[in-house]
Amino acid sequence: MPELPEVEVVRRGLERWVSGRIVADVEVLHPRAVRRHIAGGEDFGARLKGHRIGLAQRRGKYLWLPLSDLGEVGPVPEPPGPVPRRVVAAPEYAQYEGDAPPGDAPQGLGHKPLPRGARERTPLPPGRSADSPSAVLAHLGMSGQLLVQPQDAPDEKHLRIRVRFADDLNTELRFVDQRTFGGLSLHDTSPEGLPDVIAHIARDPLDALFDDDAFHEALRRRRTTVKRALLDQSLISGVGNIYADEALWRARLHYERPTTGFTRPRTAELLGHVRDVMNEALAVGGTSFDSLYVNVNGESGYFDRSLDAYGREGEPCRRCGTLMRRRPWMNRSSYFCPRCQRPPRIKP
DNA sequence: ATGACCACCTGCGAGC
DNA sequence: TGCTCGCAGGTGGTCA
Repeated sequence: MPELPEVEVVRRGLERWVSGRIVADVEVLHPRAVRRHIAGGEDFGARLKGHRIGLAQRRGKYLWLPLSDLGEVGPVPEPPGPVPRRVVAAPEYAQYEGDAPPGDAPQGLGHKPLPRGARERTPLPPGRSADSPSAVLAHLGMSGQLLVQPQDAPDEKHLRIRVRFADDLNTELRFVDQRTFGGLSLHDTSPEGLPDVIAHIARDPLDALFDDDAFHEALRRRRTTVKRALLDQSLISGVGNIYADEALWRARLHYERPTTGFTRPRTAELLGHVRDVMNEALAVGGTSFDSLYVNVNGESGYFDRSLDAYGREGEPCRRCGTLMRRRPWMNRSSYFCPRCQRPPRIKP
């Protein structure tokens, strides 16, 4: 489940169906799914057990669930259980608050990495309080899913981790991942609540504290091309191959356009398109070409019908009718309109 | 600092 | 039918 809109759809599902619940038991069925948890699967499970899950958070394509001890529980927006579907607001990124903490927080791009301290803590006695706040970090990689399933639902073929809860809702959290590029791990969190290992990930463009000016300056400083910059998670996070191509098509920019000469208005326009396309995708549940990309209830999004560039090789450009092209690029593909998105004169 | 390349995985569809 | 090939939404490491 790759890019920001799809990950945000999952975050919302976790917030509704998982936040506030207490972990009873964890089953790690594939070691690769916890490879970022250095101490291993057994330790991962032991540390989760007995903790209450806080509000699901996201930065870019990373998700995390803060852990609190019993008794000190953060605000939980809605109790788990059958609740009416919330209607997703029309694209309005001004209202979106991202994972911004309530107070002020350092502006600009990614935080500096924190000094690595007591990462390898001894297991906590059950019910005792933690010495520093921690969170379960999740990345879905290319094919990961976080599903809230009835306990009696048959195991998925690629079920990697199961989390059972200490309540009688009869649902459990499952991490399913065909290609195992994703995974879960447990990490200390910074004072802002950010897991230490993702300190290098920049804020995403839907984050209220994303700094447009800092992004513009960083873009100009880099001697790189615009699509590389959009995919560089330390500059701007959450953008992947689909939404990069979509935003570039909307901005009529060729993917190999150097960023050095970008003017402030050009950066602003590009950022506007990135935000628009992500908000539009979010409003319809994200992009799903197949059953691999689903929300926590296994439902697909509809934005694939609205794609203007990605996957449209040989089809007419929706602006000028010229046939869209695909070019191999960085071991993947770039889709563009050869007429609307003219390549730069000199290849960098 | 930057970017080219590869590694990590499984599955699917196309072509032979 | 089965084989090979290319391709897939991501990240992170090495090497020049």
